[in-house]
Amino acid sequence: MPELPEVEVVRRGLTRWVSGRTVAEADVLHPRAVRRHLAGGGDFAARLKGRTVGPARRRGKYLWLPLDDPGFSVLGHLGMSGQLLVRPEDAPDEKHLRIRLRFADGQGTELRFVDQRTFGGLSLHDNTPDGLPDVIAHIARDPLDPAFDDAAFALALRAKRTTVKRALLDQSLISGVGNIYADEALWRGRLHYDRPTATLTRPRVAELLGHVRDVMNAALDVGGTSFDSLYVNVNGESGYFDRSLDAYGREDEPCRRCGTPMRRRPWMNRSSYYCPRCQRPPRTTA
DNA sequence: AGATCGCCCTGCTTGC
DNA sequence: TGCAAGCAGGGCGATC
Repeated sequence: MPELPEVEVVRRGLTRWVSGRTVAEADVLHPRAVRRHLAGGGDFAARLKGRTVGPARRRGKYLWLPLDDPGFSVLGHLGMSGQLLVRPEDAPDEKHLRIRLRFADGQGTELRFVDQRTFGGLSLHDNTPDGLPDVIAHIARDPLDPAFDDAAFALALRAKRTTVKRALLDQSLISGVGNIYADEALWRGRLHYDRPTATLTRPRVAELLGHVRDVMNAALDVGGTSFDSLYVNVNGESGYFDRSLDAYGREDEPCRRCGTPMRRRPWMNRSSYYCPRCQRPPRTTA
Protein backbone atom coordinates (compact mmCIF):
# COMPACT_ATOMS: atom_id res chain seq x y z
CA MET A 1 0.00 0.00 0.00
CA PRO A 2 1.29 3.43 -0.82
CA GLU A 3 2.64 5.26 2.19
CA LEU A 4 3.74 8.87 2.35
CA PRO A 5 7.17 8.26 0.71
CA GLU A 6 5.54 6.41 -2.16
CA VAL A 7 3.04 9.22 -2.57
CA GLU A 8 5.91 11.70 -2.63
CA VAL A 9 7.54 9.66 -5.41
CA VAL A 10 4.26 9.81 -7.28
CA ARG A 11 4.12 13.58 -6.76
CA ARG A 12 7.58 14.01 -8.27
CA GLY A 13 6.65 11.76 -11.16
CA LEU A 14 3.49 13.76 -11.85
CA THR A 15 5.40 17.04 -11.83
CA ARG A 16 7.96 15.64 -14.20
CA TRP A 17 5.66 13.90 -16.65
CA VAL A 18 2.26 15.54 -16.43
CA SER A 19 2.62 19.13 -15.25
CA GLY A 20 2.35 21.68 -18.02
CA ARG A 21 0.18 19.42 -20.15
CA THR A 22 -3.38 20.22 -21.18
CA VAL A 23 -6.17 17.71 -20.68
CA ALA A 24 -7.84 16.74 -23.95
CA GLU A 25 -10.27 14.29 -22.44
CA ALA A 26 -11.05 12.54 -19.19
CA ASP A 27 -12.72 9.14 -19.12
CA VAL A 28 -14.25 7.92 -15.91
CA LEU A 29 -14.51 4.15 -16.12
CA HIS A 30 -15.71 3.44 -12.59
CA PRO A 31 -18.04 5.74 -10.65
CA ARG A 32 -16.54 4.89 -7.28
CA ALA A 33 -13.21 6.36 -8.38
CA VAL A 34 -14.84 9.81 -8.49
CA ARG A 35 -17.21 9.39 -5.54
CA ARG A 36 -15.71 12.40 -3.78
CA HIS A 37 -16.63 14.46 -6.82
CA LEU A 38 -20.23 14.93 -5.80
CA ALA A 39 -21.38 16.31 -9.14
CA GLY A 40 -20.45 13.00 -10.75
CA GLY A 41 -18.15 11.64 -13.43
CA GLY A 42 -19.68 13.64 -16.25
CA ASP A 43 -19.09 16.91 -14.47
CA PHE A 44 -15.59 15.79 -13.52
CA ALA A 45 -14.69 15.14 -17.14
CA ALA A 46 -16.36 18.27 -18.48
CA ARG A 47 -14.62 20.61 -16.05
CA LEU A 48 -11.23 19.00 -16.55
CA LYS A 49 -11.27 19.15 -20.30
CA GLY A 50 -9.06 21.92 -21.65
CA ARG A 51 -7.38 22.63 -18.31
CA THR A 52 -3.60 22.76 -18.00
CA VAL A 53 -2.10 21.22 -14.91
CA GLY A 54 0.52 22.82 -12.71
CA PRO A 55 3.19 21.37 -10.41
CA ALA A 56 1.89 18.54 -8.25
CA ARG A 57 1.53 19.14 -4.54
CA ARG A 58 1.13 16.84 -1.59
CA ARG A 59 0.00 16.88 2.02
CA GLY A 60 0.21 13.61 3.88
CA LYS A 61 -1.08 11.01 1.48
CA TYR A 62 -3.17 13.47 -0.50
CA LEU A 63 -1.93 14.68 -3.87
CA TRP A 64 -3.28 17.47 -6.00
CA LEU A 65 -2.69 19.14 -9.30
CA PRO A 66 -3.46 22.88 -9.40
CA LEU A 67 -5.13 23.88 -12.64
CA ASP A 68 -4.66 26.93 -14.84
CA ASP A 69 -8.06 28.09 -13.69
CA PRO A 70 -6.62 29.02 -10.31
CA GLY A 71 -9.83 28.45 -8.43
CA PHE A 72 -9.63 24.68 -8.35
CA SER A 73 -7.48 21.56 -8.35
CA VAL A 74 -7.61 17.87 -9.11
CA LEU A 75 -7.30 16.05 -5.81
CA GLY A 76 -6.15 12.45 -5.61
CA HIS A 77 -5.77 9.80 -2.96
CA LEU A 78 -4.32 6.38 -3.74
CA GLY A 79 -6.14 4.64 -0.91
CA MET A 80 -4.96 1.10 -0.35
CA SER A 81 -4.17 0.02 -3.88
CA GLY A 82 -4.28 3.05 -6.15
CA GLN A 83 -1.66 3.78 -8.78
CA LEU A 84 -1.12 6.71 -11.09
CA LEU A 85 0.59 5.51 -14.23
CA VAL A 86 1.93 7.44 -17.18
CA ARG A 87 1.55 4.99 -20.01
CA PRO A 88 1.83 4.96 -23.80
CA GLU A 89 -1.56 5.69 -25.33
CA ASP A 90 -1.54 2.36 -27.14
CA ALA A 91 -0.68 0.28 -24.09
CA PRO A 92 -3.45 -2.18 -23.20
CA ASP A 93 -5.81 -1.11 -20.42
CA GLU A 94 -4.99 -2.39 -16.98
CA LYS A 95 -7.54 -4.71 -15.42
CA HIS A 96 -8.46 -2.16 -12.76
CA LEU A 97 -8.20 0.99 -14.84
CA ARG A 98 -10.67 3.50 -13.33
CA ILE A 99 -9.87 6.89 -14.88
CA ARG A 100 -7.94 7.90 -17.99
CA LEU A 101 -6.68 11.39 -18.81
CA ARG A 102 -5.66 12.07 -22.39
CA PHE A 103 -3.58 15.11 -23.20
CA ALA A 104 -3.63 17.59 -26.04
CA ASP A 105 -0.03 17.19 -27.14
CA GLY A 106 2.11 14.84 -29.18
CA GLN A 107 3.87 13.15 -26.31
CA GLY A 108 2.01 9.92 -26.85
CA THR A 109 1.40 9.19 -23.18
CA GLU A 110 -1.64 9.39 -20.96
CA LEU A 111 -2.27 9.37 -17.22
CA ARG A 112 -4.11 6.40 -15.77
CA PHE A 113 -5.62 5.92 -12.35
CA VAL A 114 -5.61 2.20 -11.61
CA ASP A 115 -7.08 0.90 -8.38
CA GLN A 116 -8.03 -2.64 -7.50
CA ARG A 117 -9.83 -2.00 -4.26
CA THR A 118 -11.27 1.42 -5.07
CA PHE A 119 -10.45 3.05 -1.76
CA GLY A 120 -8.76 5.81 -3.71
CA GLY A 121 -10.02 8.28 -6.26
CA LEU A 122 -9.81 11.64 -8.02
CA SER A 123 -12.05 14.68 -7.64
CA LEU A 124 -12.18 18.40 -8.38
CA HIS A 125 -12.38 20.95 -5.58
CA ASP A 126 -12.25 24.66 -5.01
CA ASN A 127 -9.05 25.87 -3.41
CA THR A 128 -8.76 27.61 -0.08
CA PRO A 129 -6.82 30.90 -0.03
CA ASP A 130 -3.76 28.80 0.82
CA GLY A 131 -4.13 26.91 -2.44
CA LEU A 132 -5.32 23.76 -0.68
CA PRO A 133 -8.32 21.83 -1.98
CA ASP A 134 -11.07 22.81 0.44
CA VAL A 135 -11.98 19.26 1.44
CA ILE A 136 -8.55 18.64 2.92
CA ALA A 137 -8.31 21.87 4.88
CA HIS A 138 -8.60 19.85 8.09
CA ILE A 139 -5.58 17.65 7.29
CA ALA A 140 -2.54 18.63 9.36
CA ARG A 141 0.85 19.19 7.79
CA ASP A 142 2.96 16.07 7.48
CA PRO A 143 6.34 15.56 9.18
CA LEU A 144 8.28 16.06 5.95
CA ASP A 145 6.68 19.47 5.44
CA PRO A 146 9.27 22.18 6.24
CA ALA A 147 6.50 24.18 7.90
CA PHE A 148 5.55 21.37 10.27
CA ASP A 149 5.60 22.84 13.76
CA ASP A 150 7.33 20.37 16.08
CA ALA A 151 6.67 22.33 19.24
CA ALA A 152 3.00 22.81 18.47
CA PHE A 153 2.72 19.10 17.70
CA ALA A 154 4.22 18.17 21.07
CA LEU A 155 1.81 20.49 22.84
CA ALA A 156 -1.23 19.22 20.96
CA LEU A 157 -0.20 15.62 21.43
CA ARG A 158 -0.04 15.93 25.18
CA ALA A 159 -3.25 17.92 25.32
CA LYS A 160 -5.20 15.21 23.50
CA ARG A 161 -5.39 12.81 26.45
CA THR A 162 -5.21 9.82 24.18
CA THR A 163 -2.72 7.05 23.48
CA VAL A 164 0.36 7.48 21.39
CA LYS A 165 -0.51 5.36 18.35
CA ARG A 166 -3.96 6.89 18.07
CA ALA A 167 -2.30 10.27 18.11
CA LEU A 168 0.15 9.32 15.38
CA LEU A 169 -2.77 8.28 13.18
CA ASP A 170 -4.83 11.38 13.98
CA GLN A 171 -4.85 13.39 10.77
CA SER A 172 -5.69 16.59 12.58
CA LEU A 173 -2.40 16.35 14.53
CA ILE A 174 -0.04 14.94 11.95
CA SER A 175 -0.75 13.55 8.52
CA GLY A 176 0.76 10.83 6.41
CA VAL A 177 1.56 8.38 9.19
CA GLY A 178 -0.14 5.04 8.56
CA ASN A 179 -0.20 1.81 10.50
CA ILE A 180 3.18 0.66 9.21
CA TYR A 181 5.09 3.84 9.99
CA ALA A 182 3.43 4.18 13.34
CA ASP A 183 4.57 0.71 14.40
CA GLU A 184 8.07 1.26 13.02
CA ALA A 185 8.51 4.60 14.76
CA LEU A 186 7.15 3.26 18.05
CA TRP A 187 9.52 0.30 17.88
CA ARG A 188 12.46 2.62 17.29
CA GLY A 189 11.33 4.79 20.16
CA ARG A 190 10.71 1.79 22.46
CA LEU A 191 7.19 2.98 23.07
CA HIS A 192 4.14 0.79 23.51
CA TYR A 193 1.21 1.76 21.28
CA ASP A 194 -1.12 2.19 24.26
CA ARG A 195 1.16 4.57 26.09
CA PRO A 196 -0.85 7.64 27.14
CA THR A 197 0.40 10.74 25.38
CA ALA A 198 0.15 12.71 28.63
CA THR A 199 3.04 10.64 30.04
CA LEU A 200 5.41 11.60 27.23
CA THR A 201 7.91 14.34 27.91
CA ARG A 202 8.61 16.90 25.24
CA PRO A 203 12.03 15.38 24.49
CA ARG A 204 10.38 12.00 24.12
CA VAL A 205 7.90 13.42 21.61
CA ALA A 206 10.77 15.08 19.75
CA GLU A 207 12.59 11.77 19.62
CA LEU A 208 9.49 9.96 18.35
CA LEU A 209 9.01 12.56 15.65
CA GLY A 210 12.62 12.02 14.66
CA HIS A 211 11.98 8.30 14.29
CA VAL A 212 8.93 8.95 12.13
CA ARG A 213 11.01 11.15 9.84
CA ASP A 214 13.89 8.69 9.75
CA VAL A 215 11.68 5.82 8.65
CA MET A 216 9.98 7.94 6.01
CA ASN A 217 13.23 9.37 4.68
CA ALA A 218 14.81 5.93 4.47
CA ALA A 219 11.90 4.73 2.36
CA LEU A 220 12.03 7.88 0.26
CA ASP A 221 15.72 7.31 -0.45
CA VAL A 222 14.88 3.88 -1.83
CA GLY A 223 11.75 4.96 -3.70
CA GLY A 224 13.11 8.12 -5.20
CA THR A 225 14.95 6.33 -7.95
CA SER A 226 12.16 4.13 -9.20
CA PHE A 227 10.30 6.44 -11.56
CA ASP A 228 12.95 7.66 -13.94
CA SER A 229 12.71 4.88 -16.47
CA LEU A 230 10.82 5.20 -19.72
CA TYR A 231 7.60 3.74 -18.44
CA VAL A 232 7.43 6.12 -15.66
CA ASN A 233 6.08 4.43 -12.79
CA VAL A 234 4.37 7.25 -11.24
CA ASN A 235 2.94 4.50 -9.16
CA GLY A 236 4.88 4.46 -5.96
CA GLU A 237 6.34 1.01 -6.37
CA SER A 238 9.28 2.26 -4.43
CA GLY A 239 10.79 -0.95 -3.24
CA TYR A 240 9.87 0.07 0.26
CA PHE A 241 8.62 -3.41 1.00
CA ASP A 242 11.92 -4.88 -0.05
CA ARG A 243 13.44 -3.06 2.85
CA SER A 244 13.60 -4.81 6.14
CA LEU A 245 10.93 -3.61 8.48
CA ASP A 246 11.71 -3.84 12.17
CA ALA A 247 8.20 -4.24 13.55
CA TYR A 248 5.38 -4.35 11.02
CA GLY A 249 4.44 -7.87 9.94
CA ARG A 250 7.06 -9.55 12.13
CA GLU A 251 4.83 -11.54 14.48
CA ASP A 252 6.78 -14.33 16.23
CA GLU A 253 10.02 -13.21 14.60
CA PRO A 254 12.86 -12.12 16.90
CA CYS A 255 13.11 -8.46 17.82
CA ARG A 256 16.15 -7.07 16.05
CA ARG A 257 17.29 -5.44 19.28
CA CYS A 258 16.75 -8.08 21.93
CA GLY A 259 15.67 -11.28 20.19
CA THR A 260 12.34 -11.54 22.00
CA PRO A 261 9.57 -12.83 19.70
CA MET A 262 7.56 -9.93 18.34
CA ARG A 263 3.83 -9.82 19.00
CA ARG A 264 0.78 -8.83 17.02
CA ARG A 265 -2.27 -7.47 18.78
CA PRO A 266 -5.64 -6.58 17.25
CA TRP A 267 -6.01 -2.85 17.49
CA MET A 268 -8.76 -0.61 16.09
CA ASN A 269 -9.71 -3.14 13.40
CA ARG A 270 -6.03 -3.31 12.50
CA SER A 271 -2.93 -4.85 13.99
CA SER A 272 -0.17 -3.50 16.13
CA TYR A 273 3.23 -5.15 16.06
CA TYR A 274 5.60 -4.59 18.95
CA CYS A 275 8.33 -6.12 21.04
CA PRO A 276 6.94 -7.10 24.45
CA ARG A 277 10.34 -6.52 26.06
CA CYS A 278 11.51 -3.30 24.42
CA GLN A 279 8.05 -1.76 24.33
CA ARG A 280 6.54 -2.39 27.73
CA PRO A 281 2.82 -1.80 28.04
CA PRO A 282 1.71 0.99 30.34
CA ARG A 283 0.74 -0.12 33.84
CA THR A 284 -2.86 0.88 33.42
CA THR A 285 -4.35 -0.21 30.13
CA ALA A 286 -7.26 2.14 30.28
C1' DA B 1 -18.79 18.36 20.41
C1' DG B 2 -14.81 15.75 20.68
C1' DA B 3 -13.91 10.95 20.63
C1' DT B 4 -14.96 6.45 18.87
C1' DC B 5 -16.27 2.93 15.75
C1' DG B 6 -18.11 0.63 11.58
C1' DC B 7 -17.98 0.50 6.87
C1' DC B 8 -16.31 0.79 2.16
C1' DC B 9 -13.68 -2.81 -1.34
C1' DT B 10 -11.25 -6.99 -3.61
C1' DG B 11 -7.78 -10.45 -3.89
C1' DC B 12 -4.68 -13.29 -1.47
C1' DT B 13 -4.11 -16.46 2.38
C1' DT B 14 -5.66 -19.67 5.61
C1' DG B 15 -8.42 -23.32 7.44
C1' DC B 16 -11.82 -26.80 7.46
C1' DT C 1 -10.27 -29.55 -3.85
C1' DG C 2 -13.38 -26.11 -3.02
C1' DC C 3 -15.51 -22.90 -0.53
C1' DA C 4 -15.69 -19.42 3.02
C1' DA C 5 -13.89 -16.74 6.42
C1' DG C 6 -10.08 -13.79 7.68
C1' DC C 7 -7.15 -10.13 6.68
C1' DA C 8 -5.17 -5.89 4.78
C1' DG C 9 -6.47 -0.46 6.28
C1' DG C 10 -7.24 5.29 5.28
C1' DG C 11 -10.64 8.15 5.95
C1' DC C 12 -15.24 9.51 6.46
C1' DG C 13 -19.58 9.81 8.54
C1' DA C 14 -22.76 8.20 12.01
C1' DT C 15 -23.22 7.81 16.72
C1' DC C 16 -22.85 8.57 21.53
